[in-house]
Amino acid sequence: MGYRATLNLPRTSLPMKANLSQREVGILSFWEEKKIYQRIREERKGRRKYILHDGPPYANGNIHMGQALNKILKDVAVKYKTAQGFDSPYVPGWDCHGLPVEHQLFKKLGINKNKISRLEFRQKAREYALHFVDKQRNQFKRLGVFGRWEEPYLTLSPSYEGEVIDAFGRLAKRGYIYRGLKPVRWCFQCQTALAEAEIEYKERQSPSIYVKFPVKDSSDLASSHLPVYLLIWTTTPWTLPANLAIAIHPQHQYCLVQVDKEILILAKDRLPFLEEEIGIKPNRILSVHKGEKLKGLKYNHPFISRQSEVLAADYVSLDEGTGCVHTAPGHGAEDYLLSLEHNLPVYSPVDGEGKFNSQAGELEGIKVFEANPLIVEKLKQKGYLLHQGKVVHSYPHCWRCGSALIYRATPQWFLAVDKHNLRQKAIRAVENEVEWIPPASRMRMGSMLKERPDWCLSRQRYWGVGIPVVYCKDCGEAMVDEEIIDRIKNLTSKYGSDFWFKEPVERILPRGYSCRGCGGERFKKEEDIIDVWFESGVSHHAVLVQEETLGDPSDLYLEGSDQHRGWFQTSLLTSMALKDRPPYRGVLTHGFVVDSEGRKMSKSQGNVVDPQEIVSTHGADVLRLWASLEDYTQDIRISAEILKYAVEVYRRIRNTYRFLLGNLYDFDYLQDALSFDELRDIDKWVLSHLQELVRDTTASFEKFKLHEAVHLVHLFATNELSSFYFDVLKDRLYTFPPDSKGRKSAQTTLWHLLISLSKLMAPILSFTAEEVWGHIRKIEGCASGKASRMEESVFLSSWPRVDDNLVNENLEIVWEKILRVREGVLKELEEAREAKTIGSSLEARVTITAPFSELSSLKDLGNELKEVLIVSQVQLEEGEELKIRISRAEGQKCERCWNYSLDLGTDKEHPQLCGRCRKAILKCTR
RNA sequence: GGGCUCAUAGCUCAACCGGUUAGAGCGCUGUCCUGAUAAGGCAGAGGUUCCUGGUUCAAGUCCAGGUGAGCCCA
Repeated sequence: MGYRATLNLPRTSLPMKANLSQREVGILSFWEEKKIYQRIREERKGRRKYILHDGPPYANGNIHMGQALNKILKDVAVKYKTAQGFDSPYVPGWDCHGLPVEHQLFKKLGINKNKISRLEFRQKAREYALHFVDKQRNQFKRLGVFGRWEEPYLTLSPSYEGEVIDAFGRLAKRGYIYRGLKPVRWCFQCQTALAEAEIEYKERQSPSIYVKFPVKDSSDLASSHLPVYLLIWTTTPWTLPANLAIAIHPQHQYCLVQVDKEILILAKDRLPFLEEEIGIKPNRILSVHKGEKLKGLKYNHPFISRQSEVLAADYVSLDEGTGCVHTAPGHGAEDYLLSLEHNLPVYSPVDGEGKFNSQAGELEGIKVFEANPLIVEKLKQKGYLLHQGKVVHSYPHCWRCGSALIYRATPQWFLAVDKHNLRQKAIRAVENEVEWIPPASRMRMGSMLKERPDWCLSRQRYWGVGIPVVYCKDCGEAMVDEEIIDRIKNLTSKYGSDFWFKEPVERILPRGYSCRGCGGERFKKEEDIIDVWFESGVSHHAVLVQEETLGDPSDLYLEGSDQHRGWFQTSLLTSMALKDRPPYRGVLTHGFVVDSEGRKMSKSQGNVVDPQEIVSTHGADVLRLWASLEDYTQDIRISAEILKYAVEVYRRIRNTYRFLLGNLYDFDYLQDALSFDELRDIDKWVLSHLQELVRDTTASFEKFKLHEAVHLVHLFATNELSSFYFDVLKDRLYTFPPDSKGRKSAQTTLWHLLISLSKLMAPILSFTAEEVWGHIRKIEGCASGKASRMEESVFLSSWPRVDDNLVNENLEIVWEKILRVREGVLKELEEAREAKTIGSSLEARVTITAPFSELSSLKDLGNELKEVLIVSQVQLEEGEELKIRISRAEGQKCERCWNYSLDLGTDKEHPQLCGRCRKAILKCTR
């Protein structure tokens, strides 16, 4: 045992146990203290830019797994591009306005809209949002994400808000903005529109009536003299005055049935139900037609002098009703969309209190629900009521006052998607001007754009940017005025959007401003705010264009797949409308984080995984590794088992770094490195392989295929290094004299491996790579006393380049042969081990019989062959085919190097040593 | 219900235009080592490629239908 001290065993202060959750905190403060991000910016100034524009997460709550994944992927991309030499600043953003903040805040305050002033509420909402910006910022930073955290972009900052208004103004000037009607869920008690999240569904009893609409000319369908009716079903009789169409499904079968002296048109499949439910007794079915045939059929309104027609709609279902759907564009969501397709007016003769207005004629002043029985009565009188009953169904109610809601059309501001061919231009840009990863995104974007209706920009909410429009109090004319919008923009940029709600309209308008229409001088402000999707959608205008350090268009948007309809689309539309080109050159989407079964995470399922928890138990690097191990173009699973896998991969990579560092403790690259020509063949071979790894890994990073890159590195560490190269190298590293050429050759190789491997993994294992880098810097110059030339942080260094001088194809071919022989030897060794002939492979003597052609490369290795095979003795024999025999090694085991040899005991002082070790010891002690 | 997408070993991923016996790594089992040691080496077992049809000399791969899952919309 006395010879252990004469060996060069590995020494390193890089602990095997990472204890990442604590170590990472130290590295974070290193980055902070050394201002690494700022220094990268300095360093890369003037280089070609690569702009990844951050899609702003919503400033509410703690970060969840999806956001963690998203930020990690962005960070990997930015760090990779930076290492490649790009100037790639990352400015994180937050989406601060909107309903979720309102929602949470009202809940937290335990009050409703009526109990607090708009300004007071906005102040609180601001504090609330900023609180979460701060919280999330710390959580993102903890993941190791580099960026301009101290100065993010916030959609609630005055400058951003000003640009939102500016964008609205520019779009208005180009004719994209118009005022139209759209039905919204309306509470006439609270006199307000409600968002989906504010609706509570409760059971409610409603009338259920079947109404006949007289068909004007049915000669195409039946040659009867009896009157023909379209039969509809509704639970909202009060919407009948606003009926402007009847929808049918174009693919379903409809029949004309004779019932007494009348003919009814209804879906064939609904007939049995109707016979049972309302007791109609069909005499006979006259004819059956595909829904398509009914398209365009004209009918008269039962009690209003109006003619409308039948329209085809795919949403018509045969689960209830008659298959003929009463359509009132002002009072229903689907009705509204159908009306857009066919240019029907959005007719809604109901005021904010839920009363019919003057358009409704004799119903004027009557509340809609009170009008129900009156309308039913009228239908009955006129003979158009086929059946009346009652139905109890789930019906939307106001979450605050509990009263039943109605759909009611109100004036709103829209962005016209077909103006100036915007839709077509956007679709063309999607097809030709943007790189989509994965490519399926192109299709998804395209089909969405094809179908989408005009964009409703109005929101009847508190927390957001006011729509910069005023109305003449005298004639009601809406002033969408370039000059005024510009004023509002400037005031907003200065004081924030609160001013719009605070200041009286007179102080906002220029002196003497008068109505274009009637010359009136009294105005009121628009009360609605702009859709928050518009706010984030113009971030290219509010951030990329404004910030000198950034650039427009950006190189990459990288978000979850839900953003096809969200941010990708809103950004594209606004950019196309403003600048005639997309805001991004590339778009990368990732899937959603799901559980081990592929199911989405939900609180009720109890399968939610919290990123904070993973960071504190495993460390951020493990989370980053997990994100990079999976193919994120699809949904990505996470579970304890999957995390365990990430931990295993992490351990293998960390131990690789540890082995490399441990054997370089006495290696000062500045004075000890050998030139490439001086290296041993096996070392040259490994470096040649390393070039291949660098080349392949780089290609994978270029394609953002992180899982490919990680797998490559992992395989290299496992197959090339750990199980072969390192194993072979141990003898040379440990037992050779410290300064021997053989050992320095190995160390030179290890050095290159270490540098490259830490750089390759730095974008992903940022903390660990930085930790390792710190250790390497300490080693360099340790002996020569020179200062290290290495950058202070791995992130200030550059991506490894493939060194063509190190690529050696001949060597690869030769070694491929050697490795094949080795494989055979290993198999035989295992059998010998099972037969208890040997334990350790050093107890073996290998006899290899091979044809002359195969033998030569083995012979060339000389003494190294037994090192490569990690056996004590090798004998080569020429024979017809490859044959391997194992026997026990001859001689005795050297106490120092554990090899068996015959030359033990020749030195009286060191009877336990082999000749080689004797020499080594002499060198050491001299 | 509609648009887009996915399904290969227990897990994470491969398999170019359709072409031998579907490959890796991890995990698992066995084993060696005790000088990377809460490490490391070696070997082995593991697959009805979600199901059902079809096209083809040939299908994990192409087509149709189904099942399960995800995002978006309704």
